[in-house]
Amino acid sequence: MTRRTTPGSRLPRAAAPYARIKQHLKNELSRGRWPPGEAMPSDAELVAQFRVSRMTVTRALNELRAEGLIERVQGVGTFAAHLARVASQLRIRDLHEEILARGHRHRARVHLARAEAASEGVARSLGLTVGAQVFHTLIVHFEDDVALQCEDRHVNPASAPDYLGCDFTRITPTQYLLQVAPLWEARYSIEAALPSAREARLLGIGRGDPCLVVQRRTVGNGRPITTARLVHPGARYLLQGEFKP
Amino acid sequence: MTRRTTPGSRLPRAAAPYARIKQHLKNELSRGRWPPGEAMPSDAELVAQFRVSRMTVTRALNELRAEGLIERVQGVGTFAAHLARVASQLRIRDLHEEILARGHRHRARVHLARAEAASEGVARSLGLTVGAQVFHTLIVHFEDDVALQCEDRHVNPASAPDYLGCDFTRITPTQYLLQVAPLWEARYSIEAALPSAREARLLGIGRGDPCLVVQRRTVGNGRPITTARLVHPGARYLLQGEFKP
DNA sequence: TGCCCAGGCTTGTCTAGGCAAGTACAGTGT
DNA sequence: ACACTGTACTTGCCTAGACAAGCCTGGGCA
Repeated sequence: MTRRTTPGSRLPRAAAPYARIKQHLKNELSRGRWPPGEAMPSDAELVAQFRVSRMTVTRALNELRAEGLIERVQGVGTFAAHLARVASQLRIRDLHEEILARGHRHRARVHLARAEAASEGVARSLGLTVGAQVFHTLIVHFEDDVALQCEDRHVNPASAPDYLGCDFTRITPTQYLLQVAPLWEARYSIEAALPSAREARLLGIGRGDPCLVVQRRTVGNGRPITTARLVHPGARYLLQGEFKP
Repeated sequence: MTRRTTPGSRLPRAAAPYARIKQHLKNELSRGRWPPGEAMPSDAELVAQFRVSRMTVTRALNELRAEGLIERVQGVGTFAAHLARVASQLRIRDLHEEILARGHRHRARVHLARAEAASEGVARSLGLTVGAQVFHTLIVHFEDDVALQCEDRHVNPASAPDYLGCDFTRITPTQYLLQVAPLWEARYSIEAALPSAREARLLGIGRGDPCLVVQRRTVGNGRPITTARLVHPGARYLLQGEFKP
């Protein structure tokens, strides 16, 4: 069979068959045909219905599975997914980019940048021995002169030996570390808490003002890279995200 | 060319060629070959290197792109992605499942479940007119008798007419709504804030205790379904997530 | 009755080739 | 100096067919 092209027509563009199949199944799913767990048409049926080769159907279905909308079981069939499992994926943007995207100016003030001996907690989370050398920075980030984040970070010297040589008023530690050691795994936790006395002072808020605290630990190539405690004044900061299949 | 099978060998299983190509490129990327934005091998080069057909290479590369690790531009080439953009995905699990996963018991107390006239704010976020009927529930969720979440929810009657007929001590509103109206888009915001007087009383905490507040708005089939304000005591709740390419 | 096994279904993966469409660049003509 | 054109290279998408491997069921046998 040969490719069916739309000859002289000036239509925007015929959607690719695999995309049409995908969209069709998405529409039917959103209309509630095939409730979660129910069997959907097999590859062979879709091949017959859309008059395409099986590779094309396979591509559409594999992408839907990657998006979490369907499940496929070899030897059994294709099923509508239980959406609850996939219902929430939140994207956290880099603070620097976020400020720039709002059209504002980003400024950083470095309060601390030195090598220290690792305390027990730091040593454990970075996979070092207690007392080993570790880099420690404390930086406050401003959006148009409003303090937005207090970044308390420890870095494994083995992963970024030149970390302290950086000018953190020009590049954020996150950006630098991404260049030096490509990020390969990260764990987050987000909680609401009160700031420490020092954090309250650096951020210019009261000790009773609630803060959003993000703790992040990244590991690359099996070696811990950095841990960070990011404290944001609750009144000035909002994490936003969206989920769209 | 025919398929190369591993005949009688009892090895676990030979990895599929597309998976091997994917893994190889991931490894090289994590080692810092091809810094962000740099050109990577073309399809043709990978075909020659791995002795596979182009479809196989295409599949590997398309999946890497779907994961955000590479970028491809028609007519130009394949490039290592700027990882900062993808650096943070957070998954939020359903509270009920989360509690069960910890091996604890989930209990809900319904403080309010009735139809009301929509206030201005509620009407706007649900796409209704002011004064139109809207369902309102206020439920506190407990993990082994410890209050973990105060859920203040408004529901569009057009999306879930039988919402109030539900027994929310047996099924969470989220689960019910997912059954009735397949979730199709959601927006979140997360912030730290102080609880209202009523929320503090219901959760059994002080008015000065910081809380993690999640606001969620879901839309299905172009029609708003529900908005929810989820208040968690900061001392008892932690959002966790991880990112792994 | 209970067990085993052979079909017949499903999805998983691959091949070898093809045309379409976007880009970059060198060469040509004005 | 500038605009155009052809060519080579890239990714995007597709086909027709094949074999592999997992699952289920019904028929035959002990």
